[in-house]
Amino acid sequence: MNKKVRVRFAPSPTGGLHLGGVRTVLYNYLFAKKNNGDFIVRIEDTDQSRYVAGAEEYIFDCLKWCGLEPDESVQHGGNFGPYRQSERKDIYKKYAEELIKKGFAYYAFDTPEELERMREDFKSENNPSPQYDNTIRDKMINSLTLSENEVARFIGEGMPYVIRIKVPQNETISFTDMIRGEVQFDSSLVDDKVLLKADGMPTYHLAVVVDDYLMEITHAFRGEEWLPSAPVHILLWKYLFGIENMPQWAHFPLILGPNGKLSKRDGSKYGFPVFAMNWTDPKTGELTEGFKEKGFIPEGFINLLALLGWNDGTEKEVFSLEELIESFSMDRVHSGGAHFDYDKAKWFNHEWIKRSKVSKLRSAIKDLLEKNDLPITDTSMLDKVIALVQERCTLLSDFVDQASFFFKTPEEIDTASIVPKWNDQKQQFFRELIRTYKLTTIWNAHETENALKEIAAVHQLKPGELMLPLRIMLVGGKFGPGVFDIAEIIGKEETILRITNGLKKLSA
RNA sequence: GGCCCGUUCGUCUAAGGGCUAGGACACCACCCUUUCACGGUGGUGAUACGGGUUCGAAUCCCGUACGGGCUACCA
Repeated sequence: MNKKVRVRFAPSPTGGLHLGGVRTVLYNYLFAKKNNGDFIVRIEDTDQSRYVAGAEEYIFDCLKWCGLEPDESVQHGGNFGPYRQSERKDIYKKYAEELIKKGFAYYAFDTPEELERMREDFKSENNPSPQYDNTIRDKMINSLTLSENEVARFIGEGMPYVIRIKVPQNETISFTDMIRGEVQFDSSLVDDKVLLKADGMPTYHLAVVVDDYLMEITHAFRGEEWLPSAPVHILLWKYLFGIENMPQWAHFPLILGPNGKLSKRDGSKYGFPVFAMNWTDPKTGELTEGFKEKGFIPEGFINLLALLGWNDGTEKEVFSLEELIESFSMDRVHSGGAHFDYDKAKWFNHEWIKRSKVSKLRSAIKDLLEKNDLPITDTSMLDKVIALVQERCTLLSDFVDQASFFFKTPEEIDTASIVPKWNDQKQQFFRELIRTYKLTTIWNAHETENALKEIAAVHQLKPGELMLPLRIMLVGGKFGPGVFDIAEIIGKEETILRITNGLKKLSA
């Protein structure tokens, strides 16, 4: 009874990894770790027509960036492989045929054109999308309507066929969802889903049940969009492996965009990412920006996803991955869909940038600055800069504006903000400030500030009138941390140079 | 159309029958700050509607409305 907890994330490698996908990974991961279980990633690539080069590797890159490493997968190995369904093709056919022998499935020879015609013929106002179900199947070409000889002959002649589940009539199919409680379906309304396609590959419905069984999955979590096909899967469990062996299910609510279902389009439309990392469609070359490249850090990204549909019942909102593992429980996952709020997402990221150790941020920021033509040679200076400005950076990209001027003398400065109150007296003051700074031997924020105040007093100027000009000379604009902290970090020579430059620009 | 899921401030949510419906984001005001942020204080703002059950309902039940998902040889 005390089986080891095993959960799986089963993505189809067809493109970018969506917000909702990462949250599904996260909840799987948290549940597994909370219960000392294993987290498995299984690649569901049974639709060969949807193969996209690089998509599988991309998914693993995203998981790695998020810090959600699987225990078993194509890349991580394990004793339940292969972990790619296309490599398990032979396994599924056996089970499909077992179902036929038991009378729970049948061969169907209808061509795509015939199916299309069926949908046209039976279409009505009351039933705009007819299904291949118990009311239709005896009007179609399948092993229920054909004689045994005909079936054997068709197969012998190599006629393409699929295997469909034969869904019973008038049964109530129900299960207990860990989030929603009891959910019921009327079997008469469930259609005869294809289990094995004409190319010999299973559909999701067969593969998920077979693999969850063979991989000893104990808890199966997926998005709410799968709820309507649950009765098919329950039937399959009953027919193949016994309902008592079925994993416990939970269907996560959907993540919605500002107007309904969140789509890739919403990203470009509303200016926020939808994918975890940059994704370039290999066919069209179209790039879709990811949270990573937008400037999110993994801690922030994970935190915002975790709280989109779950909370621990207290007012705590900022959680590390370790804290999430500790606090997570499936019954506190919401049943209603959640709208994604980019402002709140940024707030989470800001919280994590603020509280991150400099050493954690260093490498990403160094890369970023260097991409912006700012070679960093002095890492200890970079560390000081990061510590000084991190609280005013919401996204990693904010470090470009907040940190650049430490490493590069401003070329343009906001003289317009100085000029209106500029006069000869102030000019004289700054000349003397330069002379004094040149003679200063101990260079730190305290000393430079004192020097300024003393000289200001001599010139009968208020320090307040001088701070803004000095800031603009050093920084270029009206932003950044304390001016004297900046002076201390950029050093004596550079400070004097920038004041000198500033005076030149003001007298020009 | 049918089936399924859902519905508390604009958004994410707390409150598992008892009451000033709490917090966070965003927004506004003030304080702090010799810039910008951080931080602090306060404010605007919600139980979709209608019936029940109950001494008492955001909470339980029914209906309506609204939103979402599914309805492929895609996952």
